[in-house]
This record gives sequence, structure tokens and C-alpha cells, in this order.
Amino acid sequence: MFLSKQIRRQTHRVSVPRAAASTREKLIEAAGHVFAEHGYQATTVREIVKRSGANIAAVNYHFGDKLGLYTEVLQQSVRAARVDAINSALDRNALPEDILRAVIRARLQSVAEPNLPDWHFRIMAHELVQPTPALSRVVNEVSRPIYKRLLELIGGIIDLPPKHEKTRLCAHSVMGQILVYVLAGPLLKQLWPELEMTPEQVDRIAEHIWDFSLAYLRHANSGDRRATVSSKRGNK
Amino acid sequence: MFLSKQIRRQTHRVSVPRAAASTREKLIEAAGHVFAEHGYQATTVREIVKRSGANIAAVNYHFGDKLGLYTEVLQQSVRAARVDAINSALDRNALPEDILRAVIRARLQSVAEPNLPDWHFRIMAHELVQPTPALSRVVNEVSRPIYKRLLELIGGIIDLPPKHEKTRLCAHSVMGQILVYVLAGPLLKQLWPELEMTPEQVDRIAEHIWDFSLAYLRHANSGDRRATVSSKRGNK
DNA sequence: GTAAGATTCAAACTTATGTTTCAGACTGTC
DNA sequence: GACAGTCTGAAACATAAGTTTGAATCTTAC
Repeated sequence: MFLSKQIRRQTHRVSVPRAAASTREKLIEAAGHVFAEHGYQATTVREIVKRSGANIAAVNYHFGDKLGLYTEVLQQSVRAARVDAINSALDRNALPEDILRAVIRARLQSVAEPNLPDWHFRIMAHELVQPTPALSRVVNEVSRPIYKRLLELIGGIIDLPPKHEKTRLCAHSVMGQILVYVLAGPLLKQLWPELEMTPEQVDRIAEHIWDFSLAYLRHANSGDRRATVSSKRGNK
Repeated sequence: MFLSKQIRRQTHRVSVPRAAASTREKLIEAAGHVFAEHGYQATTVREIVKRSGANIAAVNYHFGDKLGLYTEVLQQSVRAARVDAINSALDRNALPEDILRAVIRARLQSVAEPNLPDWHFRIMAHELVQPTPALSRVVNEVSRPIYKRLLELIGGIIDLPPKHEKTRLCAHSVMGQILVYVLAGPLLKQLWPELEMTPEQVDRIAEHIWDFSLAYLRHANSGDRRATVSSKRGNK
């Protein structure tokens, strides 16, 4: 009731772009890092404002409350992911196998880059483990289309409908291989200290995942596909 | 200083096993579920004691503080995982490929079972994303040996040393395919509503992961890894 | 230049939550 | 049956964190 005239993000940007957007953007920037590191619950607005140099009241003034700021970070993150290399890779008009390679590469590379969309995946990881109210909706908006297109892509490779169980399982196998580096990054680092996510290393990992997956996908549907319980041990 | 005479868990169990252990166990039981659901930070001791039917002071009396209770849950969870089917599968004396199959199956099945070790993986997932102080040590104690043996196992299949980069990448590929169901379970459920982790379905998934992985592993080190089709079977 | 609104600031407020206290109940022992 | 130690209970305490307030400062428009 009392906030109705204060929180007008869009109109703010139009009328007073410079100074207002400055604090707003600094808050989002700082919040992205802190949320990505600690998750929503464990993050305090005091740490955010301290990191951004803003005042404690700025969060409530610009975003209403902590959840409003988090929503904004999520949306910005999603917006960045939407025009991401992943979709552009999926849009490419090429062989399905090459598209898959580009998608894997794009997804992994955005993990290594400590640039703008840095915190996106870490926040997604937090959301996976501990969904925040009304936010899984946002996550869903960006995840579902990509999942759908990945199903179509892989379905195209193994020559099965997108919603076929086998297609889904294959998609999960590919996703899993990527996600392990996104989600379990810190753990892997501990288990394999030499692991450095340099661009070259990321390329090698992406290449491996592609190789690993294609070994199966190329021949997934070449045999008898009704024997999905798959006693296709040494067959061929 | 003041707690030193109150917190003596081991001696408790020895001297007054029945009543004391009852509240203690109820607390651990309830805490396991709540911690698994919300993570350490977002969990309140009031919710735990409410769920266990105990008094609010019981946590501090039996475990010193919230972190003490969490540590106990972790240790119990790790203890349960240590004698898990995974290690027993790894201990089996069989063909490496069959051992791998058993390991995948064991790991996945413990996700489906809503029994005792239910919360273990969810807590691990929370730990991955948001490590708690002094607890990643515990996680490390159980993760590192399994990781080490998985490397040996896969190294045995592809005939490479355990610490070879290619061995590690293959291990991560297998781990990732499993972890995606553990970590991203809720998300997958949303993307694929028909997915029900029944024992039969879990078996099918495990079988798929095994098939998917073996397609590559069988020919990983057999020279030209692209033309996987016609290379002969195991070179071991 | 002045007024209206937008933004920032320091401080206080409110609630939630981990923790403590201390009295009372319970249990086993002499 | 009384005692000592162990456990439980309700309430209170202390701190942390999200939020609000009202004044001060800055920006924009006339």
C-alpha cells in the first residue's frame, strides 16, 4: 500500500536512467554474486549492500524486499541465458551431431567464464536443491524449452520421437555429464586438485562428453529397440 | 565449559540406553528429513523438535548446538553409506563391467528408496552446492574412497591408469549420469511428469546408463575412438 | 531559483531463531 | 524410601536479519 508509488522499476529506468539505474545495477551485480555463493536463504541483505556500497534501505526501496531483488537477479540471469550460445547453437542449421557438440561446448564454457553470466548456473544449482517460492517458475521458463529442443535434437540423432523414453534417458545422460561439472564443481576440485577449468581444459572436457555420448547415440537405435532392457551386451 | 559434563553421547548410550536414546534417535530421525529438505541454513531447530515431538532444549542438551546435531546426522548418513551396496558392489569379485553395472544400480536405487538412508543424498546435494564448515571433511571421507575405486574400476575397463585424465573424464561421465537424477530430481520431475522412480523404472534407468557408458568404455582406448563401430570388443 | 519528486542515509523496529536457564520429573542405586 | 544424576519442559534471553521510518540530499522540471 505504502510502497505502491515507490517501486516502479520500469518507469524508473525511463525517467531517471542514470543515477537510479546505477544503484539498482550495483545491487543486482552484488546480489548475483552473493546469492550464487550462499543461496537465497543464507544470503543477507546486509552483505549485499555492503558489497555494493549501497545503503541498507536501498534493497527495499528499489525491489520491495529481498525476494524482489532475488527475482530480479533470476530474471536477468534467465534473460542472459535466453540469448545464450546454447540456443544459438540449437538454432544453427547443421548436422545434429555437430549441433550437439556446440551445445555441450556452450554449456560448459559458460561455467568457466567468470564474466557476467557467471552466477547463473550456481543460482540454478541452488534452485535445484532448494527451490524458492515462485522462482522455479522462472527456472522452468528457461529450462523447459531447452529440454524440449534437446529432446528433439537427440531424437533426431537416434531416430526416435522426442518423448520416447529412450530419447529422454539419452538426454539425461548428456545433461548429467555436463551438470556434474556445474553442480559438483567444488567437490570435483577437491577430488582432483589439478583440475583447472581453463578454456583449453573445458574444451577437452566438452570434446570428451561429445565422444562419450556419440559412442552410444550413433548406434542407439541401430539394433532392436524394443529390447530396451537391453541385453545388447556385445552385440552389434 | 558449562556443557562439558552434559554432552557425553557415548556414555549416555552406555549408561541409560533406553529413554535417552529414544529422544536422541527421534531427533536424528526428524533432523535427517528436515535437513535433507531445506538444507542446514534454512532448517530451524524448532521445526525439528516439533516434528520429533521433543522439547526445544533437547537439541542443545544432546548435541550441544544445531551444528552438533547436523554433524551427527551427517556421520550417521555417512556410516550408512559406508556399508552401502556401492562398496559391497565394488568389493565383489567379478568382471569390471558387471561391477560397474552393480555400482550404478546401487547408487540409483538408494535414491528411490524412501527408507532410512533416504536423506543422505539430498544432504550431500546441499553440501555440494553450499558446503557447511567442517562438514565437507566428512563428505570427503566417504566421497574420496568411492571416487578412487571408481577410477580404478573404470581404468581397468579402458586399460588406462586410474589417474589418467581420460579415466577421470570417463568416471565423471558415469557419475554425472547418476547425479542428474539425484541432484536434479525435482527439476526432472517437472520436465517429465510421468517420471516415477519406482524400482522398475530405476532399474531401466540404471540399465540405460550402463549401456550408454559401456558403448564408449568398451572402445575408449582401442585406437581410433571415433570409429567405434567395428573395433573389436574388449582389448583386456 | 524554487518546488516536487526521487533517492540516500542512519537509526530504530519487528520478528525469527539459536541458545540458555532453572525448576520439575524420571531412573537407577544405596 | 531417599538420594544423585539424567532428562524434560516452559519460558526467557540474545542476537541476527528483514523491514520500516523520517529526515536529509540530490535531480528534474517549470
